[in-house]
Amino acid sequence: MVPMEDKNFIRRIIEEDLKNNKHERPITRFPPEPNGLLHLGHARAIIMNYVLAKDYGGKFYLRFDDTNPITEDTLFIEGIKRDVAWLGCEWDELRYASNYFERMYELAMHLVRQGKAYVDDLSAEQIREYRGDLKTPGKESPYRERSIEENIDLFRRMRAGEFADGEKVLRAKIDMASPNMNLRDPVIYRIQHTPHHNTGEAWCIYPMYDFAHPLEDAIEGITHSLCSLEFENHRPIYNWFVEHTEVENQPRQIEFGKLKIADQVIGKRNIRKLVEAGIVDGWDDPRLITLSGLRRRGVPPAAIHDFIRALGLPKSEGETELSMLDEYIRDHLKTSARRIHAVLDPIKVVITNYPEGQSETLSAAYNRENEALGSRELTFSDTLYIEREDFLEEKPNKKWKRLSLGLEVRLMHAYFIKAERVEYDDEGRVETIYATYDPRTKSGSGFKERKPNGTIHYVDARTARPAEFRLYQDLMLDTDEQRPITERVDADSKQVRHGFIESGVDIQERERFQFVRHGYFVADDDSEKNRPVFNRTVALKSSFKPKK
RNA sequence: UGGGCUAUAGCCAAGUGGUUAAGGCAUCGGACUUUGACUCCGACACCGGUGGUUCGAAUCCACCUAGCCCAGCCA
Repeated sequence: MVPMEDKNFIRRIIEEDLKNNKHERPITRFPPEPNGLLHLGHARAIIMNYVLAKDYGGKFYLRFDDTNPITEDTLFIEGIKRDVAWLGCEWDELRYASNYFERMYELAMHLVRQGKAYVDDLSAEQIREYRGDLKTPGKESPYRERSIEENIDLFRRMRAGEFADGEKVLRAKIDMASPNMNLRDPVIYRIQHTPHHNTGEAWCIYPMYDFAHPLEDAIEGITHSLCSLEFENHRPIYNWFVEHTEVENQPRQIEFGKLKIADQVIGKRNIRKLVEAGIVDGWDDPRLITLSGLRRRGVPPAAIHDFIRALGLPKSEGETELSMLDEYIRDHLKTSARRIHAVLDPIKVVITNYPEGQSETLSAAYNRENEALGSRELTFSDTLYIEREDFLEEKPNKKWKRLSLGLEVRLMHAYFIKAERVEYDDEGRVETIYATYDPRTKSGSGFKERKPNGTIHYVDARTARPAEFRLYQDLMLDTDEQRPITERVDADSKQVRHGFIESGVDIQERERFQFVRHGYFVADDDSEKNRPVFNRTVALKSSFKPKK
């Protein structure tokens, strides 16, 4: 699975612009509002902005669009920075829209002086009524024709804090009859006596998105301002402000389709409900596709890059299945992760013909596909653990490639063993399997006289390390948006197993492993010295279809 | 007839008048296998519909259908 070069229409636009010397190099930006956490959907905007700039020798900025003090929080700023950095999209500059408040005010005043903006005394409700609706044109505000002098004076006094919240707004004078609702004299400044995380008490008026965004882009010299499709209707205003404020740079807004992932909980409100209901373990729960959740799940950022690039940058909006990401994750971990033995649900095996109390070590490569990862010593003794699901007293069908009574399997990297009899516990469950091993079948010996009924993995019970395994399944049960989120979710989507991993493997912080025959796992921060905890990142693919 | 946009397989997506209509995911076969993994081989599209232009249309035109976005002093 080789990720192809992404072809997309924006790439073509940039190449065209460079060819025509419209720009020396592209400058792009990712402009989040610090009012929430980032999820996989944002990864498209982050990575594409980054890649498109970097591929053409340009620059990429991270800019916080912090123009609304009542919804924003510095906590999110740190979270967003961490997530963008985790994706490896190193920003050339970190910017804040709020650093341009003074300049924006001047530009608004410029509009006022040109007679292109006016102070409106209408209430919010009145403005809504005057705006008309989708099919009827709006009416002009009675304050629309105030003199320029009066507007200048009023706007100054708005800034000076002479008015209460909502008492007045500054509006662009465009066209109340426009079929594009956004052009019906959009509000560009509102009064908000709220301290700002960055500017503190310096301002009581704050610019609106439609006004602020194009100017932020222009001030920073952004060449290609990428945003999602819902802003297509805003492009005319974007251009209107760029033109009429007469800013030096003329950024170009280009819209692309948002990345949506099928069957995932993504809304802030919904996630909060699940967190509060205790169904998930926080915003970084591995079942969530928040970037922090993906990180905790062990997803390599490079896999997200490949996934995003493979999807390209379309103008259509669909829902991508997460299985596609899973495949990129496996692809990255396939050769990079050490592959070791873990038994998640152990059952004891006693080797009756192995010298009691004795043990031996067997050398095993960490990853046959990547010798650079080296090898380790596995121990073998008369008492082992194998996976409970790898044993069935009677072979159920001829496809069964695991252990059964009277059958012989290979223990990976060790010997063939043959199950002879079992002992049950009080509940009738198999407690111990008694087996014999054949010393001639030692791994690497080239023994060919018999074919085992499959290969399974094991750990040596005498040396195995206890470990906790957290297995995650799809959180979402159904996508009926009418029903409350807490009912649409699988409360059992997280399963915790207590088992063992082989001894002697040094586990680095957040290291990713392949647990042979199970899948890819990452060491969780909850790990303790004597009890590592692993999250399953993604299971191995399997063509095994149990039939009943 | 408010305006803007989108439509290629179960999912994503190339394709910009001449191709057997890329590729990935998923699925289904098969080979190989000390991971039922990996790898390898094979299968899998009447391009939303209908007409038209053209020697030739997924690509151009017309009409139609379906879906998305817009009536925050949110972004």
